[in-house]
Formats: sequence, C-alpha cells, structure tokens
Amino acid sequence: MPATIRDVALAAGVSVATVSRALNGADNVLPGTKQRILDAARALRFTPSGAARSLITRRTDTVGALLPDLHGEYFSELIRGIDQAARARGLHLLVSSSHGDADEAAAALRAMNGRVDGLIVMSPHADAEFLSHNLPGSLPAVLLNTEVDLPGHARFVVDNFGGARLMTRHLAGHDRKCIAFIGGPFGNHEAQERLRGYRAALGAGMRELVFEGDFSEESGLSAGRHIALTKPRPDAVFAANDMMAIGCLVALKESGLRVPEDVALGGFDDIPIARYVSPALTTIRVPIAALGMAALDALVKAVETPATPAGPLTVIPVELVVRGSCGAGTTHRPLPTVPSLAH
Amino acid sequence: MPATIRDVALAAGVSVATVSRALNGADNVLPGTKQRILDAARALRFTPSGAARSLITRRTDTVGALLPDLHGEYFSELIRGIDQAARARGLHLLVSSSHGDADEAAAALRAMNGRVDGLIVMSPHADAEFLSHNLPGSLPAVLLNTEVDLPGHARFVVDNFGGARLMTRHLAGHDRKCIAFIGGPFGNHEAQERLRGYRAALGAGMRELVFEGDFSEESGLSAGRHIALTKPRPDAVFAANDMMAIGCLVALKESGLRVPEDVALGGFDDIPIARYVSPALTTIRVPIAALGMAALDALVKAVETPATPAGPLTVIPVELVVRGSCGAGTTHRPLPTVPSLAH
DNA sequence: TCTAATCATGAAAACCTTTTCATGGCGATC
DNA sequence: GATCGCCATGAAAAGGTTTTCATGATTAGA
Repeated sequence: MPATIRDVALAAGVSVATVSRALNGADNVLPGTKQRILDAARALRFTPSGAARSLITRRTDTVGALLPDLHGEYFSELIRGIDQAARARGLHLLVSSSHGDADEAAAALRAMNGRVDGLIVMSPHADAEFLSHNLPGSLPAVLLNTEVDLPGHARFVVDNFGGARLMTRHLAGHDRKCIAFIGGPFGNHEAQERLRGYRAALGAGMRELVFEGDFSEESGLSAGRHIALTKPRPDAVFAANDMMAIGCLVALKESGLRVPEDVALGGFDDIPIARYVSPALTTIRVPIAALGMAALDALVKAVETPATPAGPLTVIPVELVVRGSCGAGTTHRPLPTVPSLAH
Repeated sequence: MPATIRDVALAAGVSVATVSRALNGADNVLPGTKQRILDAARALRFTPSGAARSLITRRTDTVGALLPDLHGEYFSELIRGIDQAARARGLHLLVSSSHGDADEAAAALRAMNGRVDGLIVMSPHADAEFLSHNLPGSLPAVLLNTEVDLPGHARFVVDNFGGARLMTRHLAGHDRKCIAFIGGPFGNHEAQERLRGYRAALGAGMRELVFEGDFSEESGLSAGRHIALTKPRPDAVFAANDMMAIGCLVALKESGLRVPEDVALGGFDDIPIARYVSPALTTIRVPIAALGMAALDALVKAVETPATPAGPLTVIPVELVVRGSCGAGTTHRPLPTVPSLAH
C-alpha cells in the first residue's frame, strides 16, 4: 500500500534508477529532474523500505543489544549509554532482553540476523559454547561483563574484583573488625568476582562471613535481618550491589541498629538512589552509561574495519564513593553535582 | 559471507523452495529430506536474513518506539513495560530516542519504515502536523501522552489533570493554606495538564503561587530555595514531578525548614527513588510500565486487524500514594511490598 | 564539421527469501 | 491394467531498493 520507488519514478516521468540517485544525493542528476523527483516523492509520502534497502546495501544502520533484563537502574543506564552513542552516529538500536533460557536467547540472536550491523551481548546464557554456536558467523560483536574470551571479539568488563577489594579495604581501614558480605546470585560472573575481591582484601585474622543474596532488595532485607541476629554481630556489611545494601539498611534500622555507628555499610554500583537513602550509601561507582558508550564505539569500529585487531580485554575502572553509611569522612553536601548557592 | 538458503539447498541436494519449507515447519516435506536439510543448515550455521524475509513477508516482528529521552527513571520504566509486552508476543523492539528537533525526529521516523510493523510515538515534536506529514501512510501507530488526536490511531494519556487536582486537594485537605506549585518545562503537555489540575483544586481564597521548573532535580532545588525565602512562606509545595520534589526537599532542608512540619511536600510520578528519600515522598503514582504494556497491546491489535476501530482515547488512571512528606498519615513501613518478618 | 569525451538517464542484475504454480512419480480405485 | 488423484519437489516470480553497464545526447576540441 505505501508508495514505492516505482510509483515515484512513474509520477516524475523518470526511471527508478534516477529516483534512487536523486534521493540519495548523487551529484549526477540534473537540478530540474531532481526537483521533480523530490516533489513527487513528497507528494506520494514516499519513504524507502528499510528492508529492501538493507538487503542490497548490506547495511542496516542498526545495532542489536542482547541484554539480560531491563529491570532496575543498572540496565536503564546501560541502554542510555548505548543509545546515546548510537544516536551520535546515526544508528538505531534493536533491543532484546530477558531471555528465560538459552534457547530463547538463541532465537533472539537468530532473529537479529540481517537486521543489525553488529551486536552488543550481555547475557547470562552467553557462555563460550553458546556464542560460538549461535553468533551468526561474520557478525561483529562486543561482549560485556563476561568471562568468556571469544577470539576476534572485543570485550569489556567492569573491575568487579578491584572494586570489591577496594571497598573491603576501606571498611577494614576504618577499624571495622568483622566485615560481612552479602553475595549475588549463584553462577553470576560479576557476583563471583566481587566475592573474590572481598576475600582478597580480608586481612590476617579477619574471618570471612558470607550471606546469600540475589541482587534484589528483598534478599538484602532478608540478609540484613540475619546479620542483625548474628553473634558476635559484624560491625560492617558489604553488599555486592546497592539494591541489597538498601534492603539491608532497612533491616538494620528495623532492628534498632544505627548505621554507621553500630554497623558500617557499603554497596556496589552507585545507582542514583544510593545518594538519597539516609545515611547516604558509600559505594563503588560503576560508570554504567560509559560502559555502554564504550561498547558501542568499539562495535562501530569493528563494523567499519572488519579486519579489526579486536582490542582484547578492556577493564572499566571503578571508583570508591564515600558517603555517610560507612562512617568515614561523610560528605555533608548531598548533591555534589549541583553548584552550591550561598543563602 | 554468511551462508544463504542457496548454500543449504546445494549442500542438501534439494531446491531452495524445499529448504524454506523444511525450515519453516511446513508438513509437506519427507522426514528424510527434512533431516538432511536441517543438518546442512546447522553445519553451515545458516540463519535466514531478516531483511530478505521481511521484504517478501511484509512482517518484521518488530515494533518501533519513538521516545523523547532515555534519561531518568520514567523512560526506563516505559521501555521496560513496552519490552516486556513485546517479548511476551515474540516481538522485537527498535528504539529511537532524544531527537533534538523535528527534522531529526522525522528522519528517525523515516528510517523506521520497512523495519517495523507498528510504531509507538511519544515525542515532544509529534504535533498533529508533524505526524500527518511524517507518519508513513499505512503504518499502525499508537500515540502516548499527547493532546493531538490523529484519527485512526489509538491514544493513551496519563490522567495528569486528575492526579494534580487530587494531590492539591489532599494537601489542602490537611489544612495547608498556601500551596506553591513547581511547574514543568514550557510547552510540555503533561506539565500544562498538571498545572491545570493544581489550579482547578485551589479553593476559594487560596492564592495561586507558581514557580518555574523543567522537571530536573536542579530546577527543583532552585525553586525550593526561592520558596524558602518567599514571604509569607507557603506551608506546602506541590512539585510537578518527583525529581523536582526531591531537589526541593534538599533545598528546604538546607534552609533549616522541616518537612512536613513546616512545609508539606508532594510530587508526581512515584519513581522508585520516591520511597527512599526521607521523609518518604507523598506522590501520585503513574503506572508507567503498565502504560507501555497497554500501548504495545493496542499496537499489536492495530497491526493484526488493520480495520481497527482505533479505540479512541484511553486515560490511564493515577493514584495518590501517601507517605511521610505531606504530614498526613505516614506509613511507617517503608517497604510495603516486602512481607513483614517478626523479630 | 567530425570525432572524442563527458554526462544524464535507462535497463537490468543483484540482494535473499517466500510462495505460487507446474511437474512427475506413485498408490489407489474401478 | 488404465486412470485418477495425491503429494513431494522444483522452477520461477515477487518483494523494493541500489548499482553496474549500456546508451544516447550534448559539448568540447581539432
């Protein structure tokens, strides 16, 4: 039903080839002819079919993103970063998220074929075998936050190990003797790395004390309640992400414990909410949007120069953000990004 | 470079037609032949080209979303709702956001043509003229949060007017005499509706007191500082969205004012952060994800039955959520969704 | 004035799949 | 044993665009 290039050609009294040339800004078409074609195209409300165009062009100007879940601030930030970088390059973004199992993820991956120029993959199902089986042969791809090292593909990981070690050391450095850890879901690579960092930072004579969690606020609440009842009670808690830290904070308050006086608290991610709880949450800042942008930039490079050396592994550095919940040098300005206004 | 259906046909010793049939689950192909084809396809890592397929099929199994900005929790929630509903139907989601001007938005719209089966549009540039000029003729579309009534297209709007009136009445009902309003960006339809609701609720003898804002936290901070200095000082503030309410809260605290004792505070949207500030923010809950899901459902209906009557305007109801910041009946359970655990 | 070269335009191939129509083999029915 | 019908398969068209190659005209050069 929509007008095709043939209709425009017919209306303008030229061939389809000339219409194509005029519309794509080729310089070898007479000004008069060009104007006639432009007028006809506008009158017919002609818009070229993306499918047909990319079939012959072999370009879609679209990148795909295979993501685990859109829930939570982590992924909205990630998408924002990817989208922003994509838009800056005139690319579109095809997202596919939350695949229950590997088969579903594989189906999503197949459906992307021929619709995208490249792929950003961050999926719990994306192990080495899955990827080597399901990644359409020559499609450029960038891998995010995974331990699998697929030759020929760039890869970005957050420094989960370093960040967790940093936070644990920070807590220990402020005279906390017993630091509990609330872990992430079993089998999650990031969670494992953060646990590893926690362990690596425990000094001699410090006991490891790990509680189960799954990155959700509820699991943090539950862990916090257990922690409050533990004897001897830990004097610090490091939750593997901010949502659990917030849940834990609620549980501790519930139990009449003061944060940070009785128990110091640290999180991981620095989601926007972290600044607003009280006391404000000391945490590890992960530049999530920057990660998305970096991934897209690398992907574009891989698409444009297929003979890419595929810069091996990029580790995204993280940063300790000290706020009130750890009891060390609290910042009294709750909004450091907003210029202070004397009054 | 990737294998095509011809390669599979050649490898399996059949015609392309038979390969297509076998791969698409047609029942009229001999089991032996089918198996041979499936094996060949797997060996060659064949995945059909989406572009070629949708060119002939005239289906892309993809919906497009034209959105204003991915920043902030509002839009991540919206995308989450859309994505969830899309995935439930096996559809993909092509997002395009944050267009600086109408031309850019028009280009994005054109680029969608032939790549999507339908469109969800929520753009500040999407006025009636823009849409009637740029919406590819027969492409089903659903309009979100706009005043333009384009015949043939379903439309969903949040009850901004009703919600604002409700909040203002709530504040007035708890004996607040002077209620200030922090408005949204000029020209924004939602902001206008919320202002209209505020005005409609002001009782006789109540003075209108409007401060400028642009939906950002910074503008709320700035407005809050002005409010703190205003004589006589308002005893309540209604911010047109939560981010501004949070900024205002910071400013009020900064000025030594107590919330809610000195100044009651209300917001709009109920973004996740609202529960965590202290005091927790009384606000109007907008079911954002539900809006996205409803939009997608309506779109799918329009796609599947092109002769759709296009259910005219659907108003999404909102709900008052009373927390601590308004001084009326605070909930002492900060996490009502988590089952209470006696200790 | 004739040839060569430049240039605007048109015809047709190519991209990869689905689908319609034709064909040929085979079993069943009378 | 001959005819009919079914069914698996193949050939080819269709979908809308870009791009290559051919063609004819126009202009420049001699």
